[in-house]
Amino acid sequence: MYNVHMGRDRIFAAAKSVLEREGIPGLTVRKVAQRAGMSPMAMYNHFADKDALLNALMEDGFVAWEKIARAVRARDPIEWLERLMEAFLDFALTEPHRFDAAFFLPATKARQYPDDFVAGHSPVVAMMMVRIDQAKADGRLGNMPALDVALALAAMGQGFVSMHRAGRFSSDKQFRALFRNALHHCLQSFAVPGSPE
Amino acid sequence: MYNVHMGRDRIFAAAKSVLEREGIPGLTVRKVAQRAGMSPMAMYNHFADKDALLNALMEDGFVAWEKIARAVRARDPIEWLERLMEAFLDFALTEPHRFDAAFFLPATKARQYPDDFVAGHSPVVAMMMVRIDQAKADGRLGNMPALDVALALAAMGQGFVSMHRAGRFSSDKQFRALFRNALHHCLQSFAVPGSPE
DNA sequence: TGTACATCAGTGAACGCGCGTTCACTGATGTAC
DNA sequence: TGTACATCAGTGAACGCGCGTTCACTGATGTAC
Repeated sequence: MYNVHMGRDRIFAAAKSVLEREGIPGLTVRKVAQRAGMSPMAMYNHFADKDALLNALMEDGFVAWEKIARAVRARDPIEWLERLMEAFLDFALTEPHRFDAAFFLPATKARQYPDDFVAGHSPVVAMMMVRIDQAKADGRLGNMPALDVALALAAMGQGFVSMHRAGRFSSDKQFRALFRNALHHCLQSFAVPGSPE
Repeated sequence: MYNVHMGRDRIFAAAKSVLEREGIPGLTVRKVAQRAGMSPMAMYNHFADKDALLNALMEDGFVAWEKIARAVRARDPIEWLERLMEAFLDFALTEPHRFDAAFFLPATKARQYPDDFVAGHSPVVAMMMVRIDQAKADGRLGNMPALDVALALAAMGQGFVSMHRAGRFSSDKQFRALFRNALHHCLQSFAVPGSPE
């Protein structure tokens, strides 16, 4: 047994596990404690209250997403963006509750449009903007501000995921195809009308 | 006083009122009863349980949305689609909780892609497809299936709304502008590359 | 027309549950002198 | 080196709350004969 988790780490690991199994509504102090093999009160030695624990989970989700985004590789900027959205979809489907913690939780410190993004407080959006600016410099995207393009892509991705969550797609395969196709076309549509193909 | 509400109507009206004020998490059997001026048990004479009440609220939200969509007027199909999305945004901002009931509630009988939509079970999506097909016939939209275009637009709209809900926009005015712009460009992007402008 | 009965919207009290959190405590570990 | 004390992760019991729902009931209304 490599149970090196002590105290806070052990509780946080238990929280992630409960979150992954039961989602945000199922995440209770008592369940986390039980999974950590401790009394419910143990949490309070490491987190101010349940909300602090939720915030930590949200942060963890963000970090995971950022790491995924950093691992996306593609020389071509447009292709990079498409692969990023693909990774976004993978994240949503393979770690749904972690994804929810990052993207749907009532965010105490949510980045706000436009200031926080312009200031680069959202690393992934910043990465997107680099590629979008690059594509614009190459004459492959129109005159819409890079931030607006990035958010539009993110919105479409998030929208598809929330439709999927609401049970609108019976087949994941069809869903993936639709998602990819829509985002591909959407990226095309930000191109300058009449721009070089 | 024109308090013609009796029984079921009175309870349902109370439920809509509680929903509008406090959202889905705040909607409890006791609060609905209190607002209706009845005992908590009165509800059970008209709804099997709380879930039945929630389903009725969801249905009510759908009907409201359908009515809004039917009222959208524009001869040009592309313009009709843009106005519809504008109406969608208005609905989300002015009746946020009713909107949530319609679009974010765990839907027992959610329409599923693609069969239910193809069969016309979603009236609004059907209306969208008519315009999309019309635009395609006019050579103004590319070869993407009409249903896929409709869902992509819906996804982007829903995505923007859920970002707004998460507190990502400090100014409603900026949000509206971004929303409108993104959807406009997105519609453009479904056009055939090289199609007549 | 009167009477017996079914129906049905409503009530009040209570149940059982899970929740986040408080309180007062224990016992091990580290540290100052 | 020994002793006193602070620190701190942990415990167990309990509190107070709001929840959906059950139960047994009441009283008005309609209906059959």
